Amino acid sequence: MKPIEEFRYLILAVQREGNRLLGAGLRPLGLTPSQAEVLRVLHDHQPLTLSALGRLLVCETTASPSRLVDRLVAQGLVERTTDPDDRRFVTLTLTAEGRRLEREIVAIEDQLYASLEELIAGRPLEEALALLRSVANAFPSGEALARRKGDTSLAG
Amino acid sequence: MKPIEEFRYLILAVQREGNRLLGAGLRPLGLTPSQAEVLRVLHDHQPLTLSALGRLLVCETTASPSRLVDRLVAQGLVERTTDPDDRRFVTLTLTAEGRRLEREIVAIEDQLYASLEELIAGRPLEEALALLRSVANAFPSGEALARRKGDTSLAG
DNA sequence: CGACATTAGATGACACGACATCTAGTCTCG
DNA sequence: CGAGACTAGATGTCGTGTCATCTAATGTCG
Repeated sequence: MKPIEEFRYLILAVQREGNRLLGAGLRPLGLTPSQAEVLRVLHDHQPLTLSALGRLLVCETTASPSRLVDRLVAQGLVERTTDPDDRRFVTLTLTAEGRRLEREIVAIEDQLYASLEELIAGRPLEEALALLRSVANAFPSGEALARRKGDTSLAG
Repeated sequence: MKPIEEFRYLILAVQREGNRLLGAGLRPLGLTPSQAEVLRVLHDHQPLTLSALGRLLVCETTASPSRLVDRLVAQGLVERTTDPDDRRFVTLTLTAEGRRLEREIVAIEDQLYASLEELIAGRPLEEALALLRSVANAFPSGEALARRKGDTSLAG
């Protein structure tokens, strides 16, 4: 097996298993990993339109995340209002309950990160990050991540 | 953003975009990346039962890949026969058409790998592989990959 | 032999993720 | 103003991926 082939399957395996772990952690909240990402991004960047949200998400690279947001609205975590100035646009903000769950998500993610760091066990992370960045930045979802890293002006 | 958090999202971004690229390459064959993985594994390890196949797949970690195989059977690429000695077991083998498509898949994957290597642009891969392995090997799908790497006895 | 556990696989339900298409609001320009 | 282009978002479809449950075949043990 070629190294680059092993690379592809390792990426797949790590993504899958990490997602399963996170999904298990989030289940008590009634949230999926994708929904949690939306709440995190909204917390740091709200208010956002649907397409602006899409540009900041790593999941859901192509279309606008209408249906992902649908379920959060149905659960009362996100408020969706039509922009009165241009009624094509939708404005998304967290509800009080959404803000509350966002804080719980942070705690659950931190547990996942602790588990991951234990598995990595002191191996240097920076080289791997540089390599992954060089691949990811060639694509929209990688750019989304770079955008989120760079802009913390509305965070906290 | 913590390094380990960036790590998680980079993994997600790379996996997604890689999958999209591969999906686009496979579309002319009428196959998805998961279906292609099944054909590759069957080519190297057939005959396999459904659960033995599942243990070698990186995609589909939990249950047995019944429905994934269903579509390949429907497309005439895989033959599914009931084991006469123990009728709970199903034996999977490639059809002639399945073997033909498997060779095309290899060519398409090689194109993907060439693109990836171009993006990586000479960065050392081995450290990243070691780090990813240390995470993946803690999980079933990582073990599946290790199993496939180690056992090439039936390959070629 | 017969009740019961065990096992392989199938199936139902639900949420994505990707692609394509559709709808509706706005803009452009005659 | 009005036809057509453009844009944001919604929606239909399909194939996963995960969890839970179900069915059917086999093994176990009285």
